Amino acid sequence: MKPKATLKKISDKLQISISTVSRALKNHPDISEHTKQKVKELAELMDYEPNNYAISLRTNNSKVFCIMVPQISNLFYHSFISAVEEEARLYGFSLMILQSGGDPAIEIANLKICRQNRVAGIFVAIGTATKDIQPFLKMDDLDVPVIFFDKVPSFQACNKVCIADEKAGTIAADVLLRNNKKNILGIFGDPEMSITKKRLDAFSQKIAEKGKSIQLKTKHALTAEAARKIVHKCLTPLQKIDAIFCMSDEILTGVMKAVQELKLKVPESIGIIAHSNGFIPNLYSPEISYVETSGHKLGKLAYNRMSACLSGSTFIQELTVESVYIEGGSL
Amino acid sequence: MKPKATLKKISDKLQISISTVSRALKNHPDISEHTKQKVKELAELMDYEPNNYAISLRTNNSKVFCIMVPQISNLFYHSFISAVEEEARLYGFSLMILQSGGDPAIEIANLKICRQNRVAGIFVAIGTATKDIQPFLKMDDLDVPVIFFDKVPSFQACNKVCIADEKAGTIAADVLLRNNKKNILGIFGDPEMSITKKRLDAFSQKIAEKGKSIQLKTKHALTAEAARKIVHKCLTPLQKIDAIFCMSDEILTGVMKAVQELKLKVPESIGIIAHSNGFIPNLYSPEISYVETSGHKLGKLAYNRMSACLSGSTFIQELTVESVYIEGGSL
DNA sequence: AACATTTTCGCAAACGTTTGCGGCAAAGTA
DNA sequence: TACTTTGCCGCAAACGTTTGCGAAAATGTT
Repeated sequence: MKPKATLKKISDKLQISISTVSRALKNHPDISEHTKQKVKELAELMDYEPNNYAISLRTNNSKVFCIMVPQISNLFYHSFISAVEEEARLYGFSLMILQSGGDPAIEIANLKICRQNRVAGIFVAIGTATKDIQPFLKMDDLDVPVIFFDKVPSFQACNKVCIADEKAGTIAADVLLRNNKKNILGIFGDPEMSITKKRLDAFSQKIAEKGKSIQLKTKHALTAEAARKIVHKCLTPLQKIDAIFCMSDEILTGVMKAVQELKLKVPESIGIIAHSNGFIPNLYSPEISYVETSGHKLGKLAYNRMSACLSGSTFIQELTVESVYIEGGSL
Repeated sequence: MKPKATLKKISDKLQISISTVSRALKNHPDISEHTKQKVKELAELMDYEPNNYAISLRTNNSKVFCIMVPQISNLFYHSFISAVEEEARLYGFSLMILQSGGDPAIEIANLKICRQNRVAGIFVAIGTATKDIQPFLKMDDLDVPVIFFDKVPSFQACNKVCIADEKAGTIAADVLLRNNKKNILGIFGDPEMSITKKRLDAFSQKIAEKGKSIQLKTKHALTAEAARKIVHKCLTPLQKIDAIFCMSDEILTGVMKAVQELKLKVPESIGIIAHSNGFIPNLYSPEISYVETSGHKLGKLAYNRMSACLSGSTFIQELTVESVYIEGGSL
């Protein structure tokens, strides 16, 4: 890009020094109001745009964050990204969004891109295959805060923001119980992810509290297609499943596909509840009841945490956002 | 970010000059193989990462593209973005994705962000409210190529890549005719957008070729909700609509919602066909037949065009990608 | 041996901006 | 009047990298 106006050009025209131009544009107290006004007017007239590369090189400080996700097509990430973008825009930051495809090798390559671009901080949802987060923790040594969100490392001490998984699990189970469901199929995500473990444990525990009168069968699905197959396999005349819990939007799409294929009536023949951001549940009639796991609040929280880290906060925090139940017509 | 290794540190350790280190890492022919090897080994040992800010400042050349879209939740953009990201990654470019919310004022602010970050080029899907594209064309004066895609300016001479709208419209109409649909409701997008005009004209013309035996009613919907209401209004016992064409995924979601609410059987009572990237049609059973308007090929094409512009090509091109019909079970 | 060419480096300037420090003039204080 | 403080600027260096040009040594040619 060929910039048209620089500090030097302004200083030449006004017969003042470059440093004065710089200070005037920054409202530095050492510069007189008269000089400030002249500088600002001319800068505006000349469409002066600061060169962020020069600024970042000089200040060793960039105004770019990276958001790294497995895939941008995951609906949960939309609201997260938009929330972070809103906040970032307020403070003059830009976002670089990098996809990893859930591949650890690409995550490493993405970290390299982050280092080369000297990003100020990284928000990352790791892939399910990511076991070693040392490369991420090393970014902290370079003073680049890393905030994990959604799929976060289970045991390592690191900055994390996530949905309150236990609560989300408990709410869903609670709703099913309140709707007198007796034979429940719970389809959860990747069993190795902490979000899955937490939600499953809370869900099962809540169901178990009701005693032997409630049957719960739990399965795991990593894709919509896997979830679809589980439904075909479990919903046989011998097994009177009366409700299905879907731990994610993706699982919900697979379940709903199977329900339609089996021509089951919702909620008459089968009840459905999901963890969702709301987009998919609203595609169906009656609308699917869901426990909202919106990324929006999470994005705001993650941004706050990032700001704290950039301001010098060095301690590790794991923050959570509560879920809320949104009633549709599927139970 | 606090970099650990710099050219200077390497040059200090090897007792050679900074410029030699730089040239060695770039395989400059003036540097001996012996020196190159020593430099590269030490650079790797020290985890040297070039500082892109310094490079961009010195070379007046950045390796960042901007993709500007109204909203990342639009499914069409996922494949477009992923395609551009794949190509960009191959050539060492990063992507900055900015949302405009379809607001022209935010588009202007985003262009400012692009200038401040000295982006190498911009891929932009403008919002429906954007009338004045002069601010975009001005980026060309700054040697920042702008490639319009999806929602593109109608009349201005500018670089555009889009789906072959006429062909997409014709294919959909052709499919409906081949399935002997006699009473068709066509729901199109914003009537002011060129993609809408082109698809509607081609669609209508194809239907009209069949003579008076085919009834076509066309409507416009800017949201899924508007599409839903149109279906409720048009599908009365007096109006024997036997097929609905949906010009986008968003319109399709509204139409399918209404179809479910009205408890219509697809395809027995009503046929459905849409322009789509495939995600939404696959959520239903039977799957919705669609004319694929995938952003993936478009992304590759857009990237090619961008490369040509960066290599010095100054003439204006409007490039198109053909659509393909994907049969589901909805007709 | 003298001159020309090639190889392989180093110096220094450039990019655009920020910022510490000092200089000078004006105003304030004893 | 002499000294101190304040206001308002400019100089110069810094950031990390690239690159033009020149210098010195080695090699080649007459």
